[in-house]
This record gives sequence, structure tokens and C-alpha cells, in this order.
Amino acid sequence: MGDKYDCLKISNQLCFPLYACSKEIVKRYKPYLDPIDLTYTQYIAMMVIWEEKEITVKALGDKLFLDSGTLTPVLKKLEQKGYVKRSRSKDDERNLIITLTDEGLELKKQACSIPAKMGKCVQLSEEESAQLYSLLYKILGSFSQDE
Amino acid sequence: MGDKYDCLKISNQLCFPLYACSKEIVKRYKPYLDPIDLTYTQYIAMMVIWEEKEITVKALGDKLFLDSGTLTPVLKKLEQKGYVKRSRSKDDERNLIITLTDEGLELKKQACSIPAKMGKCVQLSEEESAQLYSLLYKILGSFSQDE
DNA sequence: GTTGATTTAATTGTACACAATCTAATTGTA
DNA sequence: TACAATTAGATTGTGTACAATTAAATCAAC
Repeated sequence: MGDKYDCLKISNQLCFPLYACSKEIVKRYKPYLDPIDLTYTQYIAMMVIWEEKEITVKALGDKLFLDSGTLTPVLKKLEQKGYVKRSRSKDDERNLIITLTDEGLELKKQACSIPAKMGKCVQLSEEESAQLYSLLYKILGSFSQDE
Repeated sequence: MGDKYDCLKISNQLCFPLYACSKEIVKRYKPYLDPIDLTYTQYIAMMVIWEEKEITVKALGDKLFLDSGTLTPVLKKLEQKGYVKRSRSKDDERNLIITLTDEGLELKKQACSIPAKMGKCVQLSEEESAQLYSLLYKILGSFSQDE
């Protein structure tokens, strides 16, 4: 057993369960996000905007590991729904500033119960979750370094 | 510190590093996959087909956590490149059988060096990788149960 | 102070990813 | 045997992702 092609077995990859797990978890957000009319990408964008109140597309992209090609349509959608405002910075016209609206702030209250519901859906102990979290950020950290 | 909205902080989510990590790793495959003209999705599909020699779209989808909406265009693309053949099962005309071609088998040799290269890109010890692998499959396993 | 380089977003094109729907083949059951 | 239910795959529509390019604003060096 174990030929020279074992390295190409899907069960020997670390990337694959990562990829699959991410997709499956995002899929499981849908029942909780549908009622507040947000997609997963819109939700994580709103999370950062809720925290920052005001942020440039560049800074948002750095936090979410997303570029303007992805964020531009997402933010236009969020603006269209009335949750954010998009306006150029006076200091530097290149920067687009995303601002939270009153409706956007209101939405935060409704989103508040989602993390707990999702937490129950992932069947890991407190300790295992912490371990997983730490390993993932270790990888992300190493990626940020050699940017 | 720590208000009632802490649960909505992006840094308190487990899903987010999973999502980001998955994307970043897939992105890092590109330099290695470009030379053999495969995308990441095409690559993991080929991995299973290399192992199985012959598999239905349904079975492939179960292994990859992908449905026909995603796989149909991917497999048509792989057929167009000459790596697989698509043909209906004689036993049950509903089943589409994916078969490896000689060119598809040839490609396996060139892909062989990719896992090792990617392994170096993820800065985890042997033990940490094993831990991460185990945690991810624990989640995927729990998902498969309540299918 | 002007010009070349850099930076920020937007745009374009390609490729997923998935929900929802559709069609054809098969199965189960009365 | 009919016929309802199920199953497999394809199709359609929406929403990401990202590479590559573009355009405008700013910065840097002289």
C-alpha cells in the first residue's frame, strides 16, 4: 500500500477539508441570514462596519482579505439596501469611505442572535474551537507576513 | 470592555478565519496549477477521478461537497481539455459516468509535485497540521450525519 | 513645479457556488 | 401494469472571487 501517487489522494490534503468546511459553514448561515436579507459576504462586511462605524474600502478589504473587485458590488448592494453610505474622502479623493446608516445600526440588533445559533451548529468543544481558531490565525498570520 | 455586541466582532468568529484561510490557500495554488492549466476546482475533481478511474457525477459531488450546478460546467471543461470522458451509464441512464482518458492519466505525473510545494507554503508543524486536519474532519463528519 | 511612480477604486472577463426549477429515467406500490 | 414519488443531471439566475486593466488622485524626487 502507498504508491508514489498517495500525495495526490484527496484524503491526504489539508486544503480540501478547509475548503469544504468553509463552504459548508457558510451554507449553514443562510437560514439565519435570509430573514435579515444579507448574504454571508455582506454579513462579514457589515460586521466590520458595525465595529468601525466608518472605514475605507481599502481597510475593509485588508480586514476581510477581499479586493475592490469583490467589495465594490457588495458595498453598492449594501448601500442600495440602505445599510451604508458610500462617499469619497475629502482628504484624499481616492479613498471611498463607507459609513453606517441608522438602518444599518438597527440591523445590528437583529443580527445579534446569529453567532450563538451558528456556534451550536459547529460540534466542537470550547477547547477544540479555540485550538482551531488559533491554528487558522497562525496560517493567516504567516500569509500576512510574506504579503 | 465587552459589550453585548462583542459576539458580532469579526475577531470573535470561528467561521471567518476558516473562510479567509480557505480562500488564501486556494489562491496560493494558482502558480502551481497554471502550468498544467487547471483551476483549483478542476484540480480537486481530477484528484478524485485519478483515484477512482471512473465515477458518477453524483458520487463525485458527494466526495467534493459540490452539486451538479457546479460540477456540470467543470466536467465539461475537463472533457474539452481532453482529460476525462463523459458518458451515460448503460445500467441507469440517469447516471453520468466520468472516465479518465490517457491524457488525464498523463497529467497526474505533472501534478505529482504540487502537494509538497503547497505543504511548504503552510507554516505549520507536522503535529499542528494533523490537529487541524482532525478538527476540520470532525466538523465535516458532524455535517454529514445531519445531512 | 513638473513628471514618473504609486495608490485607490472601478471595471471587465472568467470561473465557481448554490438555490430553484426542469427533464428524463427509474423505482415503488397499489 | 399504471402512476406517483424519487433520483440524477442540466439549466437558469444571483452573488461572489479574483486576475488584469483602467482611471483618477496623490506622492516623490528632482
